[in-house]
Amino acid sequence: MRIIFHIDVNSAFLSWTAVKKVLEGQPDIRLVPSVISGDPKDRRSIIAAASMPAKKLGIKAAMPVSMALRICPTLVIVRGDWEWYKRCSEGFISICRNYSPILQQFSIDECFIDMSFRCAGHDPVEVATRLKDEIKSKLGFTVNVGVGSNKLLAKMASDFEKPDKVHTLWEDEVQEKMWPLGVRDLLWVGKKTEERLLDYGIRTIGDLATLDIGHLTRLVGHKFAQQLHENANGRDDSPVETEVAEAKSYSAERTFANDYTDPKDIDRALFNVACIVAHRIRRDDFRASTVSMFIKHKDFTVVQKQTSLSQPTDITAIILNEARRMLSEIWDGVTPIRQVGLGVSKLTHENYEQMSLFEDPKLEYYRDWDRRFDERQSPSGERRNRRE
DNA sequence: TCTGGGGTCCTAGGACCC
DNA sequence: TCTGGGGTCCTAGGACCC
Repeated sequence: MRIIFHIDVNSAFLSWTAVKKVLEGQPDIRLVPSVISGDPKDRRSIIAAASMPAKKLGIKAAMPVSMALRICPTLVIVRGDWEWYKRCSEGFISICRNYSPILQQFSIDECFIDMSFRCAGHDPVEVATRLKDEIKSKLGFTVNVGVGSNKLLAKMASDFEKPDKVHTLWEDEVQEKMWPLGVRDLLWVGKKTEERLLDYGIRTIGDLATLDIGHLTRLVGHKFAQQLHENANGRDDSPVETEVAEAKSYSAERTFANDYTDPKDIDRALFNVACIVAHRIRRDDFRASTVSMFIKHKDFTVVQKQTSLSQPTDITAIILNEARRMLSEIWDGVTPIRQVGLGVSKLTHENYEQMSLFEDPKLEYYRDWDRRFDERQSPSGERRNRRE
């Protein structure tokens, strides 16, 4: 039998900011109602993480800051610090890796480790408790560790009572610990799926687990039905993936402080996101064959458009021009726009160019422009050229 | 209360080819 | 003149995750 741990940092961004502030001699924001958000002055920013006292007041992640302030006018709002978070993440990941090299980072604040061999002859709960305590004493923040015989069960277990806890969810505990939970608590069941299931009287994970698969297929489609049915029964044979998968797409988006109608403003935003996305693919040595863009209206409806290029590119101007062309096809130039986004996909590392492109005199100019942009963006990019 | 930003995967329909 | 079925690629849209 496999033994999998899922390690989940409690209120990660908030804990990590708190650690930094405590190191700097400032009060511990974990002890008061506090949240991490984007730009606190931006009335459209939302909450990325909330402290336990804030959660007790009903404030939670993804809630607009303006709403949280109405609940708690004295709420402490701190802007996130991405560079610091990356360091905290590396710190806890490296401790976990000491427990098992078979590690899959699931997000910045979560990972799975396969402990099947390392736990042989030991009590998994004791080992998990040691891991949790080591992270707390060395790094100053708490985690939950879920222990189970597969990734799904470990992840479900880490979501039980928080913070600073170890929970098990073995296959023979599924009926007792998992089946009474609401369907929404099952991984991959979001708001829409929950609504659909509730419409048919499927309330708990146990209901899902014992449901006729044909019935479930009619509700959510074949593939999803299979997965939900397996997971609701606690089954999951997916391995702990140690390889970091290559990105399949890159995107960037901008939400305006006020809904915009001025084409110049929209174009400036499109230009900005195009620069960011193109820079990222060049940094990672990709070229993209598909460019997509979208606009979001005030009522949150999204219109999106995508197009295939005749050959892959990493040139900002080419990507931007495709996006501009698509924008003109989906926007009348008048309707207010809340958000604009641009993405690239169908990525390749291949680097061949057809003669016709070489003949384009603008191309060298575009490349040169991109090169200068990249130099300004990432000082670390200089390292690659230091021998020159 | 009024909703960020960055990803992955799936489905469905149409075009086109054989 | 009107008809088949399979395969692949593309696009749009929707769901989920953190």
